Amino acid sequence: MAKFEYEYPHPAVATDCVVFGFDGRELKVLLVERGVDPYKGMWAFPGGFLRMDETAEECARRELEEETGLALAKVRELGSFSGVNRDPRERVITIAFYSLARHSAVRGGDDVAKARWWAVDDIPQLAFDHDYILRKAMERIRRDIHFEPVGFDLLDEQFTIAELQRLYESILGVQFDRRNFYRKMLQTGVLQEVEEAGAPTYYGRRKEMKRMAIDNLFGGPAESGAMPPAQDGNSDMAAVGMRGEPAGPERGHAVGRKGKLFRFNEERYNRMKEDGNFRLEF
Amino acid sequence: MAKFEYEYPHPAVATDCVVFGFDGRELKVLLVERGVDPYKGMWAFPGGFLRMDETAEECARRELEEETGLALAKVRELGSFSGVNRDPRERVITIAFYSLARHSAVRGGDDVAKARWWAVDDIPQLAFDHDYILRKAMERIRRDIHFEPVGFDLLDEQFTIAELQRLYESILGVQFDRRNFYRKMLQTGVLQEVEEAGAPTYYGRRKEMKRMAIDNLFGGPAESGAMPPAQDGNSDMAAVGMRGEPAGPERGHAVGRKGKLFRFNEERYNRMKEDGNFRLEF
DNA sequence: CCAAAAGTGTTAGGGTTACACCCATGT
DNA sequence: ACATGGGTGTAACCCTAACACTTTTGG
Repeated sequence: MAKFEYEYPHPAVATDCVVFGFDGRELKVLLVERGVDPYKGMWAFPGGFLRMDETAEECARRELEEETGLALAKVRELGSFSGVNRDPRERVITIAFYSLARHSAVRGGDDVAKARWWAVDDIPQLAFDHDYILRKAMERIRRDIHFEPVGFDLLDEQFTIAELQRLYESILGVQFDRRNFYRKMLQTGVLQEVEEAGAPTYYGRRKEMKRMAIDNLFGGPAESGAMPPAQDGNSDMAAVGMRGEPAGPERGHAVGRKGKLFRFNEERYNRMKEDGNFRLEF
Repeated sequence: MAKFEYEYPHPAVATDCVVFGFDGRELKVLLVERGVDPYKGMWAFPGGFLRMDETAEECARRELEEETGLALAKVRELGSFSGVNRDPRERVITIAFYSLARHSAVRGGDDVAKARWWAVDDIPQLAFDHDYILRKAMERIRRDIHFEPVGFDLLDEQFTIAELQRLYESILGVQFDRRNFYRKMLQTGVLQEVEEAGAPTYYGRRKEMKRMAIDNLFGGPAESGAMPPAQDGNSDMAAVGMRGEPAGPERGHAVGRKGKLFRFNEERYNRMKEDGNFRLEF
C-alpha cells in the first residue's frame, strides 16, 4: 500500500448528504447504518470519499445513490466541516450537502448494512460529528424555506394546500391560520391548480396515482434508484410510498371535503426569481 | 521529496478569503498579486493550503493575516469550489470564506508581492476560478445584508445613518428614500445613539478619531495586523484610513447639517436574534 | 442669508391578521 | 343530518412608500 505520495500532507476529503423527507406528519431524515469501523453499528449520513475525477457535488450524488438508491435532482451545499479530530482514521474534512426527497427506494450498499428514515425529533446516536451537521442542516432548511421553494420537493408532484401547510408547520415548528395560509400560498403565484379537461375528479385521479405508486415500489425491477431525474413529473409518484400507512385510506383522508390539487409551477417561479424577488413571509 | 503517502489519492485542500471593504463610495475587495506561478502576476484572493492541525476557518484567518496583515474577527463560510482542473499543479479544492473589514493595514507576505483594494466594479483578471468565487461572494453578501448586520462591520465603529445608507445602496445597487431609510434603521432597534456626557460635539470627536487613525496607520509599530480582535471598539478607528481622501475634509463632509453618530448594539442584536427574528426588509 | 444635508410628520395604500361564513364529503 | 375539513369574505391593524416641512451647518 501507500501508493500516493505528496510533498506536503493532504487531508482526506469526503462528502455527506443530509436528505430530508416528509411523510405527511413530520420531517424525516435519511440515515444509513455503518457496516464497518469506525463507528460500526451507528447511524450516519450517506457519504464517502471524493474521487479525483469528480466535484464535491458529484461525489455527494454518487455516494447517495450507491448507499441508498436515491438519485436526486438537486443537492445544495451546506458547508464544510473540518474539525481536526472528527475522524479517528486520519484527518478527514467533509463537505456536507442537503437535499429533499419525495420518496425512498433504498438498497444496501458497499459499507452500509441498511438505510432508513428517522423522524428528526427522534434521531439515534450518530457517527462522527454528524449530530452537529444535522443541527446545521435543520437551521439551513428552516431559513431556506422562507425564500426558496424547498417545500415542494418534499411533497408529491400534486398536493393540497393543507398538505403544504402541514409540511411548513413541521419544519418551522409553528402553527398557521389555515385560511390565511391558503391565500398567501396562492398569492405567491407559483402554484398551479390541477384541472385536466375530461379527467375524473381529482379524488379519483388520486386513487389512480396511489395504485401506480404501489406498483412501482413493490413490483418494480431491481434498478431502483437508477431512474432518470423526473422527466414528466409522473415518475415522482412513488413518493406516495413514503406516506404514513401504506394500506390506509387515500391520503389519510377519511372525512371532510377534498382539497383542490395543485402543482408547483417551476417556470413561473424562475421568472419571478429573475424579475424581482420571491418571498414567502411566514 | 514525496514524504507523505496515502493508500488512496488525496486532493490538496486550500482556503481563500474574499474580504470586502467600503470607502464611503463603493464596495471594494481585497486582492493580492501572485508572486509565484501558477498565475504569477495575476491577482487573487488571499489564501493558502490547509495545515493538518487547523480547521478551514483557522486556515483562512491565518493566511489572510500572513498575506495582508488583516486580523478579522468574523469570517463566514461561502462554500467549497472543487472543479477538477481549477489548479494546474494538482487537484486542489478550496473552501472559500468571506469577511468584512473596516480598514486595511496590509504588508507583504510569503508568496505575494502586494495587496490592495479594488472596486468590485473594476476587478483585474483573477487567477484560478476566483472570478467565479467573487460572483458567488457578491450574491452572498447581497442576500445576507437583509438578515444579518453585515453592513456594520464595514463601517467605522461610529457612523451616521447616511453613511449606512450609502453602504446599503452600493451593495444592493438600489436607491432608498433617505427619510424612510432613516426611520427603518432606527426601528430595527440595533442602533445606539452615541452621546457621552461632557464630551465635545460629535463633530469634534470625529476630528479626534481621524487623527488617531492617521497616527495608527503611518506611525504605528511593525506588529501591524497582529492586534487582538477589537477589545473595546476603539481599536477599530484605523478604519478611517481606508476612506477616500486621507487629506480631505472630515468624512468628506463639507456642507450641510452633521448627522448624529450611532453605533451597532451587538448585545441587543443577539437578543433580538434569539428571541424572535431580526429582519431588515429593503 | 443661502444651499445642502439631517431629522420629524403625515397620509394613502397594500399586506397581514383574526375572524365569520358557506361549501363539499363521508359516516 | 352531522361532523369534519376546504374555500371565500371582510374589517381592523400595521407597515411601507411617498412627500412636505423644520432644523442644523458651512460658506
